[in-house]
Amino acid sequence: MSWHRDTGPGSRRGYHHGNLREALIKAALDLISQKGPAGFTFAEAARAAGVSAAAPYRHYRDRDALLADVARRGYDLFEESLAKAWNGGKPDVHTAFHALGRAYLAFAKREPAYFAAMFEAGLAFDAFPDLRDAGDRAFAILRDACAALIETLPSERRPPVLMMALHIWSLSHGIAALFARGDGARRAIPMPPEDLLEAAVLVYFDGLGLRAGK
Amino acid sequence: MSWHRDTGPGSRRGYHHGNLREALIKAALDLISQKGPAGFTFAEAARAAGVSAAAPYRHYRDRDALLADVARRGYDLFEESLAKAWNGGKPDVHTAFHALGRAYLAFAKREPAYFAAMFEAGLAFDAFPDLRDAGDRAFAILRDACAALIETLPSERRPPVLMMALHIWSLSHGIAALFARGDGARRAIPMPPEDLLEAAVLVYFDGLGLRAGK
DNA sequence: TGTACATCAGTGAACGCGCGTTCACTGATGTAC
DNA sequence: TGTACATCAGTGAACGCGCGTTCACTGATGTAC
Repeated sequence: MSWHRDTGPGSRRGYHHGNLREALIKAALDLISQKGPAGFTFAEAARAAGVSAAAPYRHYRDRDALLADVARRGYDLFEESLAKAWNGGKPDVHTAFHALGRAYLAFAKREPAYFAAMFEAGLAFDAFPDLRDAGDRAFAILRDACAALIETLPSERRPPVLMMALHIWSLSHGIAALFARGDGARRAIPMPPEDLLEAAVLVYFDGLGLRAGK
Repeated sequence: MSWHRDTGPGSRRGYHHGNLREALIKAALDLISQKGPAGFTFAEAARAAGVSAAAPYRHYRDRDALLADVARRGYDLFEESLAKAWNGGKPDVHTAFHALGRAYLAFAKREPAYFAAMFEAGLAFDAFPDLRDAGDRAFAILRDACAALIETLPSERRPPVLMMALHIWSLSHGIAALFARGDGARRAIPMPPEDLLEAAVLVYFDGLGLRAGK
């Protein structure tokens, strides 16, 4: 039990919030979940955080800056999820690769608010360089995984790593955005999106001559 | 030259607009282009159409109804583009199929506002059944094209049509949404998205044993 | 250990603004006879 | 062909509301000595 800076529910907080940045992020995610990236306002986020409407200006220049920070953190979490699923290619590269694909879909399903902020909020990368960098780091996991798979091929039949990584990213992203997302824009299909992705990857691998060598 | 109901620029229009529905759609598209689906308001669309703020209520229940109508028309145009590219499988199914893929990307590039309204406006399909139907009609073009390709395979090696169509849709959509879109959210890659898609489709076809039989 | 001071991170009142929506109205159009 | 009338598709004024933003302020915290 803590005496100072009690942050539990129902606790008295003093004049200073103590963790307003995090509270704003959380509020933004809740609002995006409920109403999409369009339907969240600076003022409402402040209210949800239990703070005056002027307080967020101590932390963010404006609404878009907060939205971009949400997206950046989303990319960081995304990278973490992907890295954990890939797990350095263990126990073997094919198993790990399919886990990576499932992790992509699981993120879209589990975190539709982050997903929308990252991919559908219309944030221009040019205005938020951090965002592009964070996105690139997440993509790097996927690219490294492709590189590891490609290394199992004889050198004369190796496709370009970047091409393969972009193919897998596009495929995963398409399935995630259309069929796996955890919000009202999901389209219903008569099979689990995870199975759809796995089947597509297997066909694609066959096309590359990349069989799980069992 | 027409004397009545002159709709050309600079023409005098009377008390009645004559074509407000279309004008509102056009205004909405312009605003979505500039600021994304989030940044368009009923009032601003009315202003752009040169009409009082109350006028749109004669045609649409609210902002979302207008947005949904934009999306529906987008699906109709999309269907038309895809059907034209596929062209009934002429001159041959492989050529026509790649034209179909390019048409998907071309739509995302040429009509980012429609694309955003259709796929990223967060409209729930349950609230707008017309939208789902229009989307299904567009998808049907792609499914029929896949069916035609599958028929070129010996019957014992034919994949399920729906699965293949969903794979191709996901792949095309992923590339369109990430790399081919015509707005600020496009990610830069060192190759034309059309080439990326064509390469992916060829690998996928190889995986199915579907070679362009030349 | 205490005190003075700088800095930080909030408050709350105020403002202008544009949006969504309603309302009684009115000009334009179409149609019955 | 003309007239009366119903309907349609606009107007414009009005309203309440919440947002974004600024401002002088103040309570809390950290630190130098």
